[in-house]
Amino acid sequence: MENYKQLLNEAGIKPTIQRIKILEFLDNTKSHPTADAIYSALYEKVPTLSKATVYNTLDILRQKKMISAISITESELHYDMVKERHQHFLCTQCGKILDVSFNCARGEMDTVDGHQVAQHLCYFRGICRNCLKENASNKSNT
Amino acid sequence: MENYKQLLNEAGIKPTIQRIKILEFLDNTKSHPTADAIYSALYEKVPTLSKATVYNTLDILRQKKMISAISITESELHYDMVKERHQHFLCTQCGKILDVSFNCARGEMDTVDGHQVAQHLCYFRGICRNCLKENASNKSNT
DNA sequence: GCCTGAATTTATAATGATTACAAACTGAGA
DNA sequence: TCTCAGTTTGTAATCATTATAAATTCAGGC
Repeated sequence: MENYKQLLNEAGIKPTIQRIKILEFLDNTKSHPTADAIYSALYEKVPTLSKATVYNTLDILRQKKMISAISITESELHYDMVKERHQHFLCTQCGKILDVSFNCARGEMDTVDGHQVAQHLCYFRGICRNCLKENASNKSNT
Repeated sequence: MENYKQLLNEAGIKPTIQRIKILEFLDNTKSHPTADAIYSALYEKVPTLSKATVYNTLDILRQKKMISAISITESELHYDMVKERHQHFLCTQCGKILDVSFNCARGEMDTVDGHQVAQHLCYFRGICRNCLKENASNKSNT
């Protein structure tokens, strides 16, 4: 927890317990949770937590580029701790969002068609390898 | 209009006047309108149009892969006629969504990390060339 | 230790995009 | 003309997110 306190301090964000817990949670989960999922998960540990605080904190962390938002599902935002560069894959069967190691060949570009690029996102959709495996074994069983 | 009627027929969609108009509108606009923008634009021409019909039609057209949805703004979906392969750029200054000619080097891939890819989207954000130009000329004026 | 004020959190209300639903409408074929 | 399935419409409901204002916290000065 000290780690996250320090991280927040370094970013110039006052390290309240709510913010520390949210950052910690995001760092320790791979599921790319929504604001609501974060709220539900932390509510036990911080029973006074309010959803507004979750949204506020997520906004602040985003501004400081400590986390990023993923709009791959088209219905709500999912959040991800910013670490190594990677992209996201939405399995249209199980609904999971997975990290994929993929670097666009021109990912480091700073302009496209004369427009100045500040951010470049890649989203993939399809069937994840777990579902592929399950589908295959289910098929062979019938 | 005959064109669009035919297009819908070929896709197995009953070509009602509402569907024809929505498809026609999407084909003739470059602004990547939202459902609401489509509704507002067509309401004059088809005064009985309902927003529910717009959403229904957009869903059907998407299922048939005639149009695609863009979630780049994170707050609402924008729609685009499916034509040549291209990607989208959101100008964070003027808010416009622009087409960019960009092909990911591995854009034609069919798997990433073992996951079966059905769809691959790239989104860019930054300052568009028009805003860059305006910014430059404003700066030189002061 | 107490006071003060700014930042933060909280609960709640409001917003706005989208979806659900059921009634009204349409149009092809009997 | 009748019927029925598909379509459209208006409205209500849902749900993620944002706005707001009151309550809380807490650092710094007395």
